[in-house]
Amino acid sequence: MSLSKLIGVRTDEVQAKRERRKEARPGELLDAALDLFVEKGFAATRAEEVAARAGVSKGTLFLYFPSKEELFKAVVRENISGRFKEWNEEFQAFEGTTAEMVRACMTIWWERVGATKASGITKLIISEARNFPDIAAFYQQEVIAPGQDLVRRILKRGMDRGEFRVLDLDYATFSITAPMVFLIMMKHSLGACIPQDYPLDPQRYIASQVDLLLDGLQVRK
Amino acid sequence: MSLSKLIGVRTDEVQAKRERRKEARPGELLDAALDLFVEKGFAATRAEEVAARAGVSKGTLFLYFPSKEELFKAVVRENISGRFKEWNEEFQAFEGTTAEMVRACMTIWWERVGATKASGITKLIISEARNFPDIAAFYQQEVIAPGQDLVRRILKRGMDRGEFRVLDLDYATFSITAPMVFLIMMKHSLGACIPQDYPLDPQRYIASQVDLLLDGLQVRK
Amino acid sequence: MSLSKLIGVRTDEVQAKRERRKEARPGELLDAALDLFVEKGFAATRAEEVAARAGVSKGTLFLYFPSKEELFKAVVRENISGRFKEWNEEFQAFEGTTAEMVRACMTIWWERVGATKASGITKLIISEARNFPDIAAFYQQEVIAPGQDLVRRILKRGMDRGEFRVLDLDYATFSITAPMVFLIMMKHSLGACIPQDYPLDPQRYIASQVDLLLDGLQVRK
Amino acid sequence: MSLSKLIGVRTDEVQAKRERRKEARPGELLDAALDLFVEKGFAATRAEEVAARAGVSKGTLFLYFPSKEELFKAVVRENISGRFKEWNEEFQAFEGTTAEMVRACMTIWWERVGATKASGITKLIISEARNFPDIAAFYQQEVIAPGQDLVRRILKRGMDRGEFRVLDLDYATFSITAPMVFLIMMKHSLGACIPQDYPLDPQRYIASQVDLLLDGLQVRK
DNA sequence: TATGAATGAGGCTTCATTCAT
DNA sequence: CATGAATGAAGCCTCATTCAT
Repeated sequence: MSLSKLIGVRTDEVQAKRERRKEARPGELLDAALDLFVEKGFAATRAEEVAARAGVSKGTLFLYFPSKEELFKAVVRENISGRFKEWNEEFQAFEGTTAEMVRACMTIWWERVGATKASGITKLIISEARNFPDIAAFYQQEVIAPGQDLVRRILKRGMDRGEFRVLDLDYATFSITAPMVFLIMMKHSLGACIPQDYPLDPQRYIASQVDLLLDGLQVRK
Repeated sequence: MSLSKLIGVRTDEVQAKRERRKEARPGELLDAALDLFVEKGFAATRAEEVAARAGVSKGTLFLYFPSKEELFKAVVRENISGRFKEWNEEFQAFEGTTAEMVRACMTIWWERVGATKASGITKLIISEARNFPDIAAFYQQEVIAPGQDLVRRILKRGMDRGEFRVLDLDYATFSITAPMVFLIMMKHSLGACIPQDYPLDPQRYIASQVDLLLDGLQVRK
Repeated sequence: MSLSKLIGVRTDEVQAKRERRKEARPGELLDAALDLFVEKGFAATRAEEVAARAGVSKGTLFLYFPSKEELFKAVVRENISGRFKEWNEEFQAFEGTTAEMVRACMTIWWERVGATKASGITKLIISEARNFPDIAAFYQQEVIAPGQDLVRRILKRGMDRGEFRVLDLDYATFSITAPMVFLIMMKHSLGACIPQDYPLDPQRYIASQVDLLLDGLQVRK
Repeated sequence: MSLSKLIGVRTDEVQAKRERRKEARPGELLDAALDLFVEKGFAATRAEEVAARAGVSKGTLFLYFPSKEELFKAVVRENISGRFKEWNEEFQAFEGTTAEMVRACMTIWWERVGATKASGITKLIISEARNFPDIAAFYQQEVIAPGQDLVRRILKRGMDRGEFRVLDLDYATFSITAPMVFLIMMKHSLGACIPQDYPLDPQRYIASQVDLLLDGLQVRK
């Protein structure tokens, strides 16, 4: 193997690495920022700390995001993947009972969103909404509304198939979304800072919620 | 007998008046601070703004509270009412069905807490918990645990009286508390900054929650 | 004399001093800023340095001027006293020949403006005009145009009285203003940093300018 | 004979081409830098902008100039033409009256310097002199002094030939140079940023200046 | 007790300069 | 030679806190 080839390979590798880093930079910064914003809130998170956690210097952060606020917005956008279409299709193809769908919906949501770092976004937005009304509106349109729609469609299926009672769909959806949002909020607030005093097992929590949601508190006569 | 007491009536009156003013000041400051902390979060709230809203000068704020952090803690302490004993008694004396109790519990809670400014405390603590772990622990002990207990007792009554099914009491309580916390969070975040995009009528919300909670989604066979 | 009187006096004095300082603050800051802006330009002048020269801390500067740019604008406004009206009246009442008026105009201008710190403003604006177009426009309207008008009126008087030749008034005014502006520019640039290499005696300079301006270079036949 | 010379023609050619490019780069950078320094001043001009305007990357700028300050000095050095010897000769050979010489002097100066980009140097140096005293001294020696000398020689010719009055030569020179410097300053400051408010036709300006300079304001008896 | 002027540590952001490729 | 990603010192500005009155 020729020297040039060797040099070439080395250069290629290093260059690749460099380019990978360059490409990866924004992602690394967004990851670090998500962690810190969720942990401390927007104002209490220092730009330098985000940079440090991403392994770069203060200046580099501003090479990719023109301001801390833009970084915040990018973090939100980055973590709001419109996976609702995909989920819609999954549920469209679902063959079981609607009760099973509801259980699946909440369980899968926990696995794919609730348990992941992305769930921090919800906590973040609810906490900071009033300081970032445009972000809040954006989130409402991109996440909440589609989420409500998806849930609404499930409930409607239940009604249409005679499985569920006649429901006030506009508000019944909250019976599914509220427990999930609550779980996330707790996970990222009390659950994160005083776990010993606030034990909350997600699986058991969701099981209990689904169970009561489907059959209610009262005994069936 | 204290020295001040010995000095006589006139002094007492003056002192009383002085103390009344002195006592009033912190209250006005705490009110103003609660509003602003709820609205903007701890970090984004400026001490000067709190003072201005309370109608005093910046210096006066620090006369009553040695630091912004102490002000925050005082706000929380002041607004955490231990009204659970009183409520306990109310529910102890309750004569109707447990289903009625659940409905009453959530309705009354909304009237007495959810709809008032005090509800901001919950939002505040959940948002800032990780920056104030001791506050979080304090709140857990003073509010959350007693609240869960109260709810738990209601659910247990239902079980004991054969009205409710056999429940996992540790988690079933969340089916009552989670919807209430969710409502508060929304009221103070999205509901406050984008009301047009996020319509949420508390009465209808609670009605729907109670209804589903008691009877479940599924039709009764 | 009673103690309270003594205390009163002392308090009065200190208070007076304090208030004098409070009132004087902006003036002291503007003075310091004028010096530094003239000496180093806008960008190279550090806010902290201005504060230090005025004997206050960095923060105090921003108590009186919301930004460095506003400080700059205030410096300009502060030093542009519209003394043109007063001068106009002086010249209206002038009884001598118009040649004497021209000489008086330039001499008095030097004494009242050119020789003072205020002349630095002209240097400042000409140097920074392109970075502050609004300031430039403001200065044009407030200072330059009225100045040209005043000079124009003098020249017209000379023409009307048959003392001066027929002149292109729009441009002849520059024969009076240009030498003055030049003198200021030099005083605050080369004259300030290399005085030994650039000796320029203002009196002799003005005398020479007036002399030539009135009679021209060429011998009279 | 140098090594490069010994290597042969081909190398020479390549080297020449390389050097031509190498030589050209700094020129483009200096041009861009002159424009920007004149327009915004030294401090407000960003290295990256200079590079961008010259069509190279930021790094390349620092390949040719070790620092922004050195770039500034190079800009000045590059644009200070010592064309006075040449002009001296032109004027030595001049055959007309000295009045014609004065007119020619100012007209030609405008064409060859005032109207060109090179005039920016004067504005630049006067604006930045106090931040670059060595540059100021350099400019004084290389440009101002020779310029004054040239003008002085013209005036002396007028005196010697009995065309001009007896003059204070040290200061009479300013009657020629001041209007030119003034014109340049205005062109690059107010004239550049508020042209609509500050109309100044160079030709007419110079004509007026020369006219008055030669014959004075006053009517000849 | 109340004021509000003053402080200065600390955070965001810019940009000249470096250096690996 | 040329690039442009990365750096970090330095500057503007904010705001909790102090203190003389």
